[in-house]
Order: sequence, then structure tokens, then C-alpha cells
Amino acid sequence: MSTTLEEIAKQAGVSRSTVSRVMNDHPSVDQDTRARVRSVAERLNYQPNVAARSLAVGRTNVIGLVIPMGVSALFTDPYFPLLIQGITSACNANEHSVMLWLAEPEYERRTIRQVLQGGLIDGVILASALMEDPMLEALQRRGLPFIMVGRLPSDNQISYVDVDNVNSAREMVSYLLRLGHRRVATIAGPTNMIAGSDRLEGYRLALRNRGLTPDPALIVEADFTEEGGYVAMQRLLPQAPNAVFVASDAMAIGAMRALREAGLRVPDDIAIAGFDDIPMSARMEPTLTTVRQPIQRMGSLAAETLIDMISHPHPQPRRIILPTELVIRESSGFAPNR
Amino acid sequence: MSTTLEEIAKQAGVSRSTVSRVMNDHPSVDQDTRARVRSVAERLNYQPNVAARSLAVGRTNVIGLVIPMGVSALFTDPYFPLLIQGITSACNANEHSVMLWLAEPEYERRTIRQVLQGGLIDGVILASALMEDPMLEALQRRGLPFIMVGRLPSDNQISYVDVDNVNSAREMVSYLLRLGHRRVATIAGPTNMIAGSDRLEGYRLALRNRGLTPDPALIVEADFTEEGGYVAMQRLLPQAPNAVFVASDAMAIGAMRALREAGLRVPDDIAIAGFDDIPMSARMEPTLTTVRQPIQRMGSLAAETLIDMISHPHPQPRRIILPTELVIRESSGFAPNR
DNA sequence: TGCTATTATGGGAGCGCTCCCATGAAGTGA
DNA sequence: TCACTTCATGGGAGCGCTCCCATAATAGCA
Repeated sequence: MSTTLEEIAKQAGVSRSTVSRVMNDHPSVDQDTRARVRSVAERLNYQPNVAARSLAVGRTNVIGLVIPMGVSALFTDPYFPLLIQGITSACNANEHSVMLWLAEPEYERRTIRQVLQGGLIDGVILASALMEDPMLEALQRRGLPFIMVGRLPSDNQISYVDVDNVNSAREMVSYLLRLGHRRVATIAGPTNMIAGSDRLEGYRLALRNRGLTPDPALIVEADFTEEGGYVAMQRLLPQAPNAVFVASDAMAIGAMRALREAGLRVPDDIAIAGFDDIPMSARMEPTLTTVRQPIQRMGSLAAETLIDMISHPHPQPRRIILPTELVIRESSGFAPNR
Repeated sequence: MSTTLEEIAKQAGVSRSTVSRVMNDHPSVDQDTRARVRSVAERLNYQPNVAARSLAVGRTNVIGLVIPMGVSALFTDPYFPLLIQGITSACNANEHSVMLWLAEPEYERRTIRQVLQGGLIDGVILASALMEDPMLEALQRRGLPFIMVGRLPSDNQISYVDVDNVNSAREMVSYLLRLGHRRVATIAGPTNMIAGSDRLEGYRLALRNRGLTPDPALIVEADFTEEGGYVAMQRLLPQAPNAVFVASDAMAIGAMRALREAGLRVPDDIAIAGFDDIPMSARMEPTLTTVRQPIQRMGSLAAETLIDMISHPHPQPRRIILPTELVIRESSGFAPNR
């Protein structure tokens, strides 16, 4: 039932080409003709056929968003929702649409093919938290424009939007050290995720900057979930740390649950700091000291940058680092001896 | 750089048509030819051009997922992530892709046009929680296949997948009443959302079934957020209810925070029951009695049903109601006098 | 052996659009 | 007035695919 260019042309008494020019804001069309065509198009509620346009022009104005579902843990915290919101919002504003792929392991190869070939999309946002993602390699080989959310330290030819996880973590841990906590432990994220390994790196740096040697016994790895944080904290308890830098708020919440059960008070007996600043963190008891990252903004920037990369190809990778913010609340406490 | 049918044809020494037949598993192709074409396609890593196929065949194998962003509150609880996961998973399994639109109010009209026309998608999943959604009307007028997640009580010509909010709420409130609580209040969801008004309806039904008249003073409306639940509970406190049925777990968590601050113990002083069974609910202190709904499964079913509707058009609307489950935990307590 | 079903394949048209080139009208300067 | 540019428009080709129809090769049967 959908109207075609030809139909509009007939009704407006012009040719297909002229209508096409009007629809694409081509300059050399007479004012009157333009107005006439516009009104007919309006009346017939004309909307160009995307498939036909794509076929002719080789562009779809659709970008793909690929999220590896191996990390489904992340889906329980607000990270991805916020990211998606930022991305779709920027796409809306730039007349693009978003195709969503949750890359489930069992369909991985097919997803990759679909994403890469077939001309469905003009570019890809890869919200991969994984250190090595097969999709990444395929994207590079293919030459499809793409941008990562979260940086890949191993390759500096890749465009990305990220926060400086290393430095943010370093600053937070430095802050804990400055408060006077001596045994500062960390509950790290999975080291096969970029954010996980970067935040751990920041933790180590902060210690070294104070002339301290990171103690492996004070480093426990978990999976970014509340449950993981809970278990990790229990494993950490025998080490009797004064403070714990937890690599995500979700894990910090779990850690605090473990502490509560163990009869320890935060921050009096042990200080806690998280990372992410999810909405829950401000409502804990005690409220959680954490690192705020501009997730939604990362999403919009990734989309905008990608769209720009598609229309203005350019060999240089774009690298965007957004600032984070230390949010000091109750859980970090004050220096016991300063 | 992408290979075309014609290219495969040339290399395999057959015609475009034959290659097309092979790719679409058409029966009347010689075994040898088929094998030869297959191997060439494999070697050249051929992937049919989606735009061209869509243009020719009038189908895209893409479905749209439309989420009204007016209800961004829902994005902070795991409802939408789980729903999306269910949908994409079913789409993966059925060789479809998902186009995501978060319908921001400012782009609403354009979104609607994009979604409906342009032939980008074959059908729509409308995860609308709103009682009246302009998208809905547009979809109906257009005749594009679509299915809702969450039922629309006012219209029985629309296909949907839903849980029985009314009865689930009724059962939960009946349970609270059976425990012996006499003054049972409710923190309802927004009444312009279907789930909100349905759960309130269930609350009223349960009271009436016990011969009680719902007391407007015991009914407070909030917005499904933690913060909203917190404020609502504070407004409810002067009424001194024995139990509160809260229409979402997120709100229940907020309500419990308000109670804690007011020095009231759950469930000893006041019983609480929620709705949703988000992961957090099992880890509260006390753990939260709630209604579990199969969100992810609703997503997959919606996708599968929609895909079926697209390939087998049928005037009858499909209506699917999934069962819920009462999850009795600590917060509902035991009967004070039974 | 001749005739009709059956099977395997090729080629043309067309999906709705864009983009290039051709054409005619109008405007410019000598 | 005549070349010469500029502007507005039309028409053809082609994007890569599917689908229909034609045709050639083979099989089936009297």
C-alpha cells in the first residue's frame, strides 16, 4: 500500500527524478515545483522505501550495536540500558536507526556474518568488554567502520570512546590511601574484560605510587555481579583489609552484604569504594563512595562519532576519553589515623 | 567488496537464477550443481545483499522493538534488559534481526513514520506499558503485523503476550489477607500504565472477595521507581497499615527503606509484598515476598509469535497469557492472629 | 519410435530508488 | 543576433535480488 516516487511524480505532474531531488533537498529545483511535490508527498504520507534507497546508494543509515552476551552479568546492572539510551538518542537526532545484536555464543558465527555482510548496516558500535572478541578481528578484516565503547589497550588503530579506567581507579585507591587506610584490598572484575583489568591496573599503580607492593592475597577477582562481590568479600575477610576498592558498584553492594553478615561495620571497621555510581549507590546504608562515569554520554558520543566516521572516512582512528568523577560518600569513611 | 549472485554464477559456470535457487534451497537443482555452487559461495564468503533481497521480495526479516521512553523508570530495573534478551534470543534462533527504537517523546512522530513506513521492518513488538500510545493507533491503521508485551484491556483485537496482572495481584493480596492482616494497603503503579492499573484492580478484587471495601486512604500511586516507593510509603505511614502490597519490587525496596528510617520492622510491624521478583529481592534483608513473572520468556514468545504472524497472516489476534508464581519469602511474615 | 510429463537451467522483467547524461529554456555578453 | 553558460527537468541505466516463463535435456509410456 506504500506510495512510491513514481506515484508522487504522476500526481504532481513531474518526473520521478524531480521528486527524488525534492526529497533529497537537491538545490536545483524550482521553488514552485518543490512546494507542489512536497504537498503531494505530504498528502499521500510518502515515506521512501529504505531497501530501494539502500540498494541504489549503498548506505542504509542503520548502525549495528553489538553486545557480547557472554557478559550477561552486565545486563543486571544499569550499564547497558544507559548505554543503549545514549546511543539511540543520538541516532534519533541524526536520523539513523539502531540494529541490536546480543551476540550469544551459540549464534556467534552467524551473527558475525550477518553483521558484517549483507549490507544491512553502515557501521558498528561494539560494546565489547572482552579483551579478545572474534567480532573485533572480523570487523577489522572487513573494513566496516566501527567504534568500541571501552578501549582496547592492545591495539591503537581502533577507534573508541572510553573513560580512563586506569586513572579513575588509581585516583580512588589513592584517595583511600590518603585517608590513612593501610591494607587496601581490591575486588577486581574479570581480567578478560578490559574494564576489569584496567581498574586492577589502576589499583596497582596507586599502591606503587605510595611505595607499596601490591599483595596478591589482597586481590580477589569476581565477575562484576552482586553475588560475585559477596563471595569475593568473604574470601577477603581473613586478610583483614582496612579498605576495599571494589571494581563495580554491583559487586560493592554484594561485598557490603557479606560484611553486614560478618558483623563488620562500614566504614568504621572497613572502608568500601565502588565504581560506576549506579542509582542504588546513593541509597545504600551507608551510601557508597564510588567513581561516576558518564555512561549515557559515552553512548551518544560513540554513535555520533561513528556516524561521522561513516560519512567522512578518515584513516586516523578516533579516540575519545571522557572524564570520571570521584563521588565521595559515607562508605569510605575518614582516616582512622592520619 | 561484497560478492554478488552474478559473481558466484560466473565462477560456478551456471546462471544467476540457479545460484539463487541453491541459496534458497529450491528443490529442482541438480545435486552436483548444488554442491558446486555451494562450494564457490563458501569460498567467496558470499552473503546475500539484504537490501536487494528485501526490495525484490518485500520482506526484510527484521522486526522492530519499540519501547516508549516516557517510562524510563523501567530502564533502571531489569525488566527491559530481560525482555530484550528474550526477544533477541528468539530472533537469533529464527534468523531475524532486531531494530530498536526507544521512542523519545521529542522524536515520536518521526519514529512512528520510520517504523511504519519505509519497509524497514516486517513487524513490530510494542513493549508499551502505556494505556494509550499513539504508536498503537498508527500501527493498527497501517496494518503492519504487531504484538504487544503487556495487554491492552480496552481492545481485544490486538495480539499480546502478557501475564495476568489482575489475578496475580489478587492472589498476592488474598495471601496477605489470609495471613490475617486486616489493613492491607497498596502502593500502586501509575494508572496510565497497564500493569499499574491491572495490579491495582487485582488488589481491589481481593479485598472485595473478602467482603472488604477498598479504602482510598490505603491506596497510594507511585511511578514504579525506588524513590517513588520511598515517598509513597511515607505518605502511607499515618494510615498505619498492617501490610502493603507494592506493585513493583523496585518500589518495595524504596518502601522498605522508608520503613527502616521510620523505625518499623518488616515483617514484625508491617508486612510487605512486591511484584516482579528482580534479582535484588532475594537478597534484601528481610528477603522480599513477591510475584515472579517470566519476563525473558515473554520476550521470546512475543518474537516467535510475531514472526509466525508475519509468515502466516491470520485475522485472529493471538493472545498469550503466561502464568506467574507467588514467591513467598520473609517480608510477608506470618499471621499476627490467625 | 514418437509423443507427452518431468526435471534442470537460463534469461528477462521488475522491486523503488539514485545518479548521470541529455535536453530545452532562460539568461549573459559581445 | 549568435554562441555560451546556467538552470530546471526528464529519461535511462543500474544497484542485487527474486520470480515467472521459456527452453533444453531427460525420462516415461504406449
